[in-house]
Amino acid sequence: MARKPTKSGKIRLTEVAKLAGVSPITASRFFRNPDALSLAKRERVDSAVKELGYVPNLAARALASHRTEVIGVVIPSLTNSVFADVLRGIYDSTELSRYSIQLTNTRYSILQEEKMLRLFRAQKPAGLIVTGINQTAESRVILETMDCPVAQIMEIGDSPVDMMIGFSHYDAGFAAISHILEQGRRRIGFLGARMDPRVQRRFDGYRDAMKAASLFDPNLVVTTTVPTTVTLGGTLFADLIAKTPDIDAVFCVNDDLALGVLFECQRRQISVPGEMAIVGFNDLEFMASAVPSLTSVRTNRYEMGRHAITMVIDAIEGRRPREPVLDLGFQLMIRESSTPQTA
Amino acid sequence: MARKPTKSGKIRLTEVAKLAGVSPITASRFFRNPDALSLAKRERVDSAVKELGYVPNLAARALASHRTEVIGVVIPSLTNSVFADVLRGIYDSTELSRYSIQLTNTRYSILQEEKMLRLFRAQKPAGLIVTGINQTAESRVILETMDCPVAQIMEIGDSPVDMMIGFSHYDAGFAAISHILEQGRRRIGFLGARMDPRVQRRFDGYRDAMKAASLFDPNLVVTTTVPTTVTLGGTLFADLIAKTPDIDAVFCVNDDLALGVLFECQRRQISVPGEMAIVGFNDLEFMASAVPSLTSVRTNRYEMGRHAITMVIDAIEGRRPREPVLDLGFQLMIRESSTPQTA
DNA sequence: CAATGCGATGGTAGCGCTGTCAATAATTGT
DNA sequence: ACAATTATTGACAGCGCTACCATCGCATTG
Repeated sequence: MARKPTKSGKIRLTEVAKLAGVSPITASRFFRNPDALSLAKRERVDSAVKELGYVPNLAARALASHRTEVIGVVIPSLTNSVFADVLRGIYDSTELSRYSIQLTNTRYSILQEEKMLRLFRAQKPAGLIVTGINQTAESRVILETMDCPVAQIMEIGDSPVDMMIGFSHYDAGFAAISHILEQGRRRIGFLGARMDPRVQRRFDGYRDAMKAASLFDPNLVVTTTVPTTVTLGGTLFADLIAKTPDIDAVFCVNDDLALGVLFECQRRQISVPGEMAIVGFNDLEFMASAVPSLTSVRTNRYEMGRHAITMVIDAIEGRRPREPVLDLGFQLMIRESSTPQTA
Repeated sequence: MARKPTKSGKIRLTEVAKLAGVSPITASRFFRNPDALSLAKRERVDSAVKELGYVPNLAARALASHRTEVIGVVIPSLTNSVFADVLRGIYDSTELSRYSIQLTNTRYSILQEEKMLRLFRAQKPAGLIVTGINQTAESRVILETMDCPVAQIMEIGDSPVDMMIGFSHYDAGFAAISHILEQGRRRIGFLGARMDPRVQRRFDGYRDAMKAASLFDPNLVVTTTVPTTVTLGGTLFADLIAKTPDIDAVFCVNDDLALGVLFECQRRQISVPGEMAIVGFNDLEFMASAVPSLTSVRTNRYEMGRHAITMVIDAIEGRRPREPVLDLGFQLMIRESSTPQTA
């Protein structure tokens, strides 16, 4: 490789072609469709590229080809560590590809999402990843007419726009409650914050599981649209026991709330799991090392990101998946906070 | 004979210009420098843009102008919530601007960082934000010759490449230890994970504060290069008390470790702060609601992101800051875990 | 041996926009 | 009033790359 390829900064494909003794268009094909070149030319171009340290001008490529190599990613939040894990999966799998990620966050606003999608439409991305299945009608139209592969992630449902990678929040909520019921608990509270569509479906799972056991009671439910924090978990729990003192378990829609509940129990000297079982959602890393360790629903966030980006890239390159909907499932991680006290 | 004629639906700047009754170049100026147009033409172009729903072709713009409106952001980690907060600040302030963010993460590898910077150099970003001041020599050269505003964030030091927004990790570490010493503690352990350059400087602050009190002892220090987790905090703490049973305080280089230490103390029934003071770093949200509440060093991450992107955009547009180095400082948040027990 | 087919390669003509700089119109100073 | 200055505007010429044919060999076929 050349030592200082950048000195001029103006190495164009023409220069590469000249050095390789081919026409510019052949050099161009070296990048887009190397198999179309004879082995001899391919090698000549390859070494010319390396010798000159040639880097393609993406703007020129995009202008001439009417395509970009950008994959748009639309998520609701940058700070929610759930999405951080998804993003890590996406970025990890993008690194070795020729695609780059254009990330935007909507702050949980579907209007903001629509605005972002409009922006994306104008830029003709090669692919698109959006969060969830509750877009505005207009967003839905944009997605359907986007003329590029689209993946909806984080959950699954009927009528995907294109591809879908996620799991059933309803089933996960239902499973969590079934587990708590199996432990003999009867008055199971529900703590919810933010109440985005996925949280709402976890609630539906909770409600139906409770109803199936004839145990549903609106007084067991405390929710808010305020963003989740650990502190909020404690506050909501305080509200809950003020309203319904006889609860013997709490299902929290995420782990931050669950941690807040644990702290609040410690503060009030309510024994966990003795007097109160706690179950969270997502299985963040700290759940396993809390004292007592906290039961949670593990979601495969990193894999969701990986699969989504892989499927999108494959689709861009013409390898459409046989099955457009991928259910990554969940695992109930049963720990001390929801099982009988040992010793 | 080349390609098919431009699709009928396609709106180019030419169409806008025609409708507005001006030359294309005037229409172009409407976007780049509206003040240069007379009010009449500006209004005519404006309504033409709206009527046609014109959206500029960014690739063509980039190709013709030799610039992009992309600001590169290089951070070590996507999942570390410290960077999530910084990113939120960056994205929040970018939304209303015409710039877009190109995000890459290096997984704490300065070689990976160098690779990313090389990529960015080829794409001629409008600006660049990089993490820290410990780049490779080659990276440093790239940054210095980048021909665009560059901001180094998260810490401050001598010889900025261009701009610098952060705080002194050394001072923060020193201040934390000074506080613990003031509480009468003498055997203060140090728990460190990852040990990136900023963590290293927090250690330097710890060491010098301890040495100044003639209390430094290598047996008080336990570190690892493994990534931080809450669980790891417990493990490292176990190592520390095995090695040095008489410690009466622990300074953790971040809050996850501190939480792990708290849990481990609960597990071993070591009273906090009675037998053991705990101090963390970053002041994540949960620190205030832990039981006992945990002392930490608050860092202004969101503001770091905001200031960095604002300064970079300002510099791009010719408004260079009077002072290129911005120290955002830190605040010691003193809580129960490091103060005398109150009944 | 001409006709046919096909893989490899090249020529031409832009993609949609903006930099440069000259031309024109409007404003000012003396 | 007239030159000098300053605001506006437009013509021209690409930016670096690729789409769309056309072409050139060479092998296969009837």
